[in-house]
Amino acid sequence: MVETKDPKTNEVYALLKDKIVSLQYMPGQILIVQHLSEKYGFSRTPVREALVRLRDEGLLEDADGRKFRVKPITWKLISDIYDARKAIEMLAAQTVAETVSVSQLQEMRTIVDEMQKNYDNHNFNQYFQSDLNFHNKLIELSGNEVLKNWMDRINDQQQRIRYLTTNLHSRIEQSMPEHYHIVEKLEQRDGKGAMEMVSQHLTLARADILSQRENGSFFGIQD
Amino acid sequence: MVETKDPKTNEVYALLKDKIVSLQYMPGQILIVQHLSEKYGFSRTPVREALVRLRDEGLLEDADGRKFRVKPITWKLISDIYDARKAIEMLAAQTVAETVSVSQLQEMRTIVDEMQKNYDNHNFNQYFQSDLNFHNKLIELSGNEVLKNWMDRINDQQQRIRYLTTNLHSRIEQSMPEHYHIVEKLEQRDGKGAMEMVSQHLTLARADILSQRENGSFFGIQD
DNA sequence: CAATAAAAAAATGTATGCAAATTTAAATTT
DNA sequence: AAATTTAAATTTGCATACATTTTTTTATTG
Repeated sequence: MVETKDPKTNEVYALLKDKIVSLQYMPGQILIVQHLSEKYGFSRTPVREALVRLRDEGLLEDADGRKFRVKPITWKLISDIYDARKAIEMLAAQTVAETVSVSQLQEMRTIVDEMQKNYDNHNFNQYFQSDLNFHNKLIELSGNEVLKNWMDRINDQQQRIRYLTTNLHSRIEQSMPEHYHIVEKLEQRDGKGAMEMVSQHLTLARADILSQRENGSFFGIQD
Repeated sequence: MVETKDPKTNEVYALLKDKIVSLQYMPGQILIVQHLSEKYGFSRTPVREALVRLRDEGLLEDADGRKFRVKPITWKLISDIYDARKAIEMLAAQTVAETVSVSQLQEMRTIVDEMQKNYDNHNFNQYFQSDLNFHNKLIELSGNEVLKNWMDRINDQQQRIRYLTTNLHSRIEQSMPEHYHIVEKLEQRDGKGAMEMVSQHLTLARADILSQRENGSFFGIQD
C-alpha cells in the first residue's frame, strides 16, 4: 500500500519521531525547522507540519519565541503516565475478561510465551518489545477505540522512559509471572480478578521505576 | 497576552473546532481546504495545518482520496467515551480525595452550588456548562497532566454528543445530587468512596444516554 | 440507455519568496 | 567590564505558484 496522503510530511514525521523516542534527540533539545529541512532534504512545509503533529502528540512542546523543544521527561511525568496507564489497563482487563473469545485468549498466551522465551534467552530488548505487545494487545482486545488512541500516545513516552531508565533484571524476574497471572484471570473470565492483577502489576512497575530516582541521578530526567 | 505562534493557524483551528463541536459542520461532512480558505479568507497553509490538528485530535478523520471528514458519532463511540471517562475520573477522584486542600474543596463546592443554582433556575445550558466545569476541575485537581490532556480531547466529542442527544430533565434531577455526593466524599478524604461515587454517577449517565438509542433514531448518530 | 473511456476541472502537497519576528552579534554607553 | 542599545543575520508563518493527483464532466462504446 502506497502512502498517498502527505507522503513527505509522513516521512519526516516518522523520521523525527523515531529520533525522539530513541533519544537521538534528547529531552530539552531545540529543533529548528530550517536546519531539519536542510539536513534531511525536505522543504520547510512538511517539516513544519511534522513538528506541529509531534507537539500535539506530546513529544515536543513550545519553547520561547517560536521554537519547538523535545519534551523533557520528569519524574512527575513518569508517575502520571503510570497512574494513567493503570486506570485504562484496569478497565481494558475487565472488559476483555468479560468479552474475550477463545482465539483471542490464544493470542494473549502466544505473547506471554514469547515474553518467557525472550526472558529465558536473556534477550531483554526483545523482552521489552513483547511486553509492549502484551499491553497493547490487552487494550486492543478491549475494543475501546478511545483507549487505543490514548495508549498509542503513551507508548511513545514510555519508550523514551525505557531508554532513560535502567532495567533491573530483578524486577523482570518478578514481572514475568505477573503477566501469566493476568492471562490466567482472563482465561477464567474473571473481570474483577484481571483488573486486580493489572493493578498490582502496574503499581509494582511504577514503584520500581520511581525508586530509581533515589539511586543516583539519571541523565535526561528532570526534577 | 498576544498570540504570536501560528496566529492564523490558531485562529482557523479555533473557528473550525467551534463549528465542528457545535454541529454547524455535521458528522460525515467533507471539508475542503480550498473552500474553507476562500470562505474564511485565510491562505490554504494555515487551514491545512488546522485540519491536520483536528484530525489528530479525533474531530476529523481521513476520507477517501485526500479528503478530511467530520468524524461520525456512533453509539459505539459514545459507549467507549463514557467507559474511558469513568476510568480516568475514578482515578482522579481517588487522587483528589487523598491530596485535596481546603481551598480546593471550596472550589469544588462553588461549582456544585453553581450547578444547583442553574438547575433551580432551569438554565439547562448553563447547567451543562457547570457540569463540564465540575468534571474538568476534578481532573485538574488530580494534578495528573496526562489525564488533563485526555480529558480535553474527550470534552470536544462530549460537546458534540450533547448536541446530538436529548437531555432528559428527569436524569438531571437524579444527576444533580450525585455531584454533591462526590464532593462530600472528597471532603471526607474518602478516596475509595469518591471513586465509587464517580463510578456510579458515570455508569448511570452512560446508561441514560445509551438508552436513547432505543427511543427512536437520532439524526447524526450512526449504527 | 448503462458502462466505460477520455478530457476537463478542481483540489492537493510541496517548494519557495517575502515580510515580520526572533536571535545573535556588534557597537555604544555607563 | 557590565549593561544597554543598535545592527545584522537567522528563522518563522503565511501566501502563492506549480506539478501531481483526484474528481467531475463529457464523450464514446456496447
